[in-house]
Amino acid sequence: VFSIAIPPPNVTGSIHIGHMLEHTQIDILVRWRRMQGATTLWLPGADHAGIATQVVVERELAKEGLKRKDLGREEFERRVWQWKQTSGGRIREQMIRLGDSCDWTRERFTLDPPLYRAVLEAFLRLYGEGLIYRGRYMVNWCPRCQTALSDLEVVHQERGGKLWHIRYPLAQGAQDAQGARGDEYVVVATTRPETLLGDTAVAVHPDDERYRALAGQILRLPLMNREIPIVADEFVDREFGTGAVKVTPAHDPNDFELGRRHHLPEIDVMTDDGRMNENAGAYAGLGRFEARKRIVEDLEKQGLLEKISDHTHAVGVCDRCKTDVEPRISTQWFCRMKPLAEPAIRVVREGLIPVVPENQKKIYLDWMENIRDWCISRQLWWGHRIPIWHCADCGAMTPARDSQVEIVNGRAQAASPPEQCGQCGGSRLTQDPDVLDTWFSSGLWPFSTLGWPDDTEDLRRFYPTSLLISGYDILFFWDARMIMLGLHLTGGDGLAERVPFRSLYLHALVRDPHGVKMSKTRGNVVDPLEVIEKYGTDALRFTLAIGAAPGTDIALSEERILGYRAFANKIWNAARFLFVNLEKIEAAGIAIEELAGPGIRAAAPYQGNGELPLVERWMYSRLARVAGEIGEALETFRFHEAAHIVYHFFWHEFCDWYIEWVKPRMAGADREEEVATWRNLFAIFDSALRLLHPFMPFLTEELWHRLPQRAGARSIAFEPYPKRREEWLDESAESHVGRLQEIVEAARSLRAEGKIDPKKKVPVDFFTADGPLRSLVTENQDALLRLAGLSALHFHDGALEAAAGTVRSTALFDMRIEQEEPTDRQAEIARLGKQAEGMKRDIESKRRRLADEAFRTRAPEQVVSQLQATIEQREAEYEKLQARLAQLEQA
RNA sequence: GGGCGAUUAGCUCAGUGGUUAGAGCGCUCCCCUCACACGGGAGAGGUCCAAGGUUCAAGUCCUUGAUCGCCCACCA
Repeated sequence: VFSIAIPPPNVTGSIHIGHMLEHTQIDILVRWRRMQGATTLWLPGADHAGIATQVVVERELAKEGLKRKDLGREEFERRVWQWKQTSGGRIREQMIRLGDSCDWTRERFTLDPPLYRAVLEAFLRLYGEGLIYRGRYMVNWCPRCQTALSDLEVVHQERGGKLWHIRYPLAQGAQDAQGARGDEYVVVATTRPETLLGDTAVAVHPDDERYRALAGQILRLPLMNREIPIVADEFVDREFGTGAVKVTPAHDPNDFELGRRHHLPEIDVMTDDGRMNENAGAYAGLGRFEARKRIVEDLEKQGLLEKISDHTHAVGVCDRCKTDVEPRISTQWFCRMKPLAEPAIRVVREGLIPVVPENQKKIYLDWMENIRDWCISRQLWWGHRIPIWHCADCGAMTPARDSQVEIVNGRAQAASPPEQCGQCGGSRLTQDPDVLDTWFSSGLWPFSTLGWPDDTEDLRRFYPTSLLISGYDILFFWDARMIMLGLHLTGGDGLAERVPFRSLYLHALVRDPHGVKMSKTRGNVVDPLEVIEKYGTDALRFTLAIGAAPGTDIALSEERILGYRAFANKIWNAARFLFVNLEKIEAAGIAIEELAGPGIRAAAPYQGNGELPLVERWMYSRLARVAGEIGEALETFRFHEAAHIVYHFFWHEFCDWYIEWVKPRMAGADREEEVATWRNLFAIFDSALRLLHPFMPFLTEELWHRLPQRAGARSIAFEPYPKRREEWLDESAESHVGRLQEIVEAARSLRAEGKIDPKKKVPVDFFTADGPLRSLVTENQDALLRLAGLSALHFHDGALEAAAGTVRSTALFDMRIEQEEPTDRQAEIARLGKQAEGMKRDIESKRRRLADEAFRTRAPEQVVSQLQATIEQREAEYEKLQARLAQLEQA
């Protein structure tokens, strides 16, 4: 079984290039596993994406001049559903265009009734266990979205700001106890003067000499005329600012803690939408930034502004709408994290969930170990409503009786509200208005989609899922929460049975050609559908796959995609070549089934008369080896390596060498040899298509259907993936073909150097003392002459004789083309001289290493002997080079 | 303030201590040879950021530094 749950895209969004990368990788693995015979499940679906969606719809409404509150909750939700219908369908269409081979019968949406039920079940269980609680604490508040946010939804932006130094006068009667400076006021420094209105103390460090006399004294808060104490607290950093801090417990997380330690009043001076409220005195009604301005002006007028200095600091903004977040005291729902984190740390630390790339493991563990409680309530309308009822009489909270869900007006809601207050028995109950953080339901995704909390067949078969592939940017948001919630909620016996996925692969991000992050504001986003229109899905998939080295982001350029479109084209043309020639054979009375039928392909290889020819032995050996290498690469998520291997195999081995090599045997040879050649060609071609299929599903599917298939065969996607067949491995064939390739390349190189007319076939002299090489060449002379464009190859024993012509030498042989017109002698001398020089340096350094006693005794014997052999070989080459240079210089 | 990553050919990037460090694109030269010019063939191009160190052996491991990028973070 190989199962994978899709990282659900936001339902109101569309598939972007990052999804495309993710889907390509998932799909490659799913198709590959399927072809290996696994029962595969790639479960598709979408996320309701609470804030993100609500922000999008609110923007739409704004175009009509409407706010969500104008519509009311029900009508607003109806609008969002409308939106969801259209864009959800679009995502599905896009995924089909990408070739995603998911199981559409199991498509899920986080707001589907069964998934809402899972959310209720999870909430009620955690609530019952005391892991979910409600309380009044400092939270991150987005004044635009008007909801609380979790810590993760706040992103920090470095900003150059100001530090205002403000004088807080000592109250009457406190002036006797002046500080070391003898001032009548204490100066505090702040980046947010508007919070002054809610100050309820000033804090100093208990050991700070400057303020020792002042601790416990009273100050008069400027503008508000309120008396506030000076408290001593070790939290204060004596080095920063003036060493005295204004304390605003209702608008700063540190001040909140400090305030609770010192039992200070908490005065909230703002409204939900970020304006000053009635506690702000004269400033009530002003926006917070306007208030800041006015307050600074007023302080200045009153001579209370000592100075303004520049100060760079990180400002928290809402991840979704980029509005400055306001730390604020608010009654919210929280999920206790420490008990959930503990097993989640264990499964990763102990390798029960391996993390790739490995450095992400440390990042995960660091975060988990310092985890803080999770604010899970949102003051939104789009999401899963919290299944808790509040009693109007006594204020107590009563949960839903169970997690059942019913559908009312087409929407899911809790079916079992409490009948009466659990505390006082009252019946005036209202459901909590808040909804849950989107990531709460996402955290249940791997099992909620399979039917949890019911003990379904799907759940038993597919859970734990095999793998999670996600971007590293949502490691904390999503991956970590799935691990915590999966371990806590699902029912397996051990941790290994409860993990939501058995391994975690974090893919890179796609960037523009210059490595810059894509964003709408930069205008450098790439629309996958546009690229697909232009270059084809397969080309884009291949580009993404071959660029996807674990841990490195991908710079996506059109040129690159163009290159892989060329590859797709190459495959197409290779196929065309086979099929066009096949027609000729068919005309001669051989049926295609005889050459390319499924049974025929399966029984490969084929020998013609006698033994399997060398090049076929080589090709099958390469095929087996490459299949093995691709498998190993995919096992370890090295998509780039797998793609590179298959690319090289198809283009440079199958097309450039194999097809070219056997061309003459495809027609005109004797019948038996011809048939064998064709059968081998098709068998290899078919295997190559199967190797390529996970990467390029469309092209391979199309071509595969042009081969004869057994009755009922539906798709290449269900054919077996080629394996490393040990019986095909043939090292001697590989090294022999390697030798012949060297000779062909040497000859071609000679021709190019000698500027020989490409159409003209020329004879060469071939010098070698190596008997086996000579017979290898003799046995393969026809192919060799043809591939190298030679008319004849004349053997000579031993070393090259001094003679004119263009020469190419290796340790094993020398090759010479006779030339009437001598080549540019000076250029040749320069070229060879340079080559000789490099070679000399290399030989010297190797000799030195070999002479080193430490090396000879400590390095493995194999390395030593290998080095010795290399030196000998290189020396032989070097001598030849020198001899050749001498010849040239004499001439 | 903590942490992570990167720095290798003109560009974008691979490289799992051990031959002469690779790929794609780009570049140069030749070729429209009957599958493919989105092609074929032949080439040029690299002090692997710097300095130390470990090792018989370092692009690869360690330390320090430089530059760039990212993540996390309640110092006003």
